[in-house]
Amino acid sequence: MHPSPSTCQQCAQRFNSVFCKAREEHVEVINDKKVCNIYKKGQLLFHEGAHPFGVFCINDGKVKLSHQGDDGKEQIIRLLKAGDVLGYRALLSGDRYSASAVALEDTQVCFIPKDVFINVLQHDAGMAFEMMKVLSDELHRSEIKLTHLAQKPIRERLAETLLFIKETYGFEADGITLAVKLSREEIANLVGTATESTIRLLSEFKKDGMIELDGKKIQILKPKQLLATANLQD
Amino acid sequence: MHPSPSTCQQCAQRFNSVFCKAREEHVEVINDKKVCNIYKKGQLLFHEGAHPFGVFCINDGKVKLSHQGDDGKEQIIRLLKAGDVLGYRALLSGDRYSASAVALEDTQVCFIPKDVFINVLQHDAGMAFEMMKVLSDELHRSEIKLTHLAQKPIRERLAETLLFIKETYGFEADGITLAVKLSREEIANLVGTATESTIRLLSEFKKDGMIELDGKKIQILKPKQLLATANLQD
DNA sequence: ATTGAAAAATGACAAAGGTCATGTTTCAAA
DNA sequence: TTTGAAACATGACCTTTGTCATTTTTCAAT
Repeated sequence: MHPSPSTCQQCAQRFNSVFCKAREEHVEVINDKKVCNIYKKGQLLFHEGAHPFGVFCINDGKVKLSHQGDDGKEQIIRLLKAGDVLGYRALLSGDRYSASAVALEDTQVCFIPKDVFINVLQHDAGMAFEMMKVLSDELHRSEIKLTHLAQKPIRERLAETLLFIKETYGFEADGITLAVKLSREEIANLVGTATESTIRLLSEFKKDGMIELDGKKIQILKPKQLLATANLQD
Repeated sequence: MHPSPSTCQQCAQRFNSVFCKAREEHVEVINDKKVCNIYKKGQLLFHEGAHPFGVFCINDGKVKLSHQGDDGKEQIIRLLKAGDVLGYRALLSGDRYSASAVALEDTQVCFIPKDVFINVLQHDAGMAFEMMKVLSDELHRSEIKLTHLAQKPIRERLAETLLFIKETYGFEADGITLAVKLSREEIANLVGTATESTIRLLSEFKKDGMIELDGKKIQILKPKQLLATANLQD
């Protein structure tokens, strides 16, 4: 993990986040009030149903955001990385959290209190606009996923999910190994299917030579073939 | 359909929309630049893939917003009514439209040009905040639907969809007939299933006495039983 | 290195839901 | 009023996917 920055002004993620357009004075206020923290792998940032007291800004690491289905089954709705902010949805809607956030690896996070975040949003048009962009993009992603979930077979959705993981977290130094370790169950909860189906299809993908499996390490051998399998028209 | 208002200031939907917190001066600007129009049932407001030139504000009527799946199958992602704004997602993301909007009945719509809408958003913190709320609420709804799509059987999703239609459009004067006419195919495209499955399940619901069917007219006879069938924990 | 629990893998089977074929009804245009 | 296309309805069937049971592997704690 990278060293913690002393200030938001120097933060590596500053221009890579929703704060990229925030005015200097506002960044200073945020810097004064933020609280940084490290969450160990598997640790909970917040839990579905809890009241939000602010937003979290990932400085380094990886986080999953997931709903609890009515029967208790997890549905992963977002994967977050450095520069991403989370917890804003509930804050803006005035709701409680509708999802839980869990660190996928040791993760360094800054917490920005609710009133500070809201206040800056209301006085900084540039940042407010960036926030709307983030929300719009998330909404877009969610609606596309909804359509695919309704209309595409699991094989295509799994291929798409592997490519999505690649887009989000990229590769290890070797250029082919996905830079995140997810259990088969987590991948299934991302795809929206049963764990066994995911395992079976991953084996098939391996047999077809598209991927290589070594425990939780997944290598993408033939990205083009995987893309064809995902059958995306977007 | 209600008579067209002469101005945004007098519009019945003003305080029932994202403009509710907009400052008077901004409402005036919008009023000066808006263009009102009537779309006949079935008419297209905008098409997936087109470039957005502004946002649409529904004064009276009903509109469906839908994606085209990769195989050409429609997925209805939102149902809109008076007071709702549409077309903002693409505008804010700087994308082309990712969905098409079609009038479900004769609908009166005001068009607000892109630059006017963006300009007001950037100078009116109150309205910007309302816009973020709208986006957050939509995102929430979309993510819940995603989870249900991934985890719930069609029977439950259909019951939920009927209740959702009720929430959105309410009843006719009789208090039990859904105030919108949708084809079985449209209901299926809202639920995310095949038309035949929807038809079969609607027949079952009727046999169970939960609903009454008369062509496109759907009456909700036992809302509680329907709610139980939807099996919602939210 | 051992070991025990969790995760992964695999097979058998069942259930859900989609597809196709076909018949019936509706409804608007002639 | 007739009529023809589109929507609705229903049955038969089959594919996909989920569930359950069992075995194998992995991996971290001792």
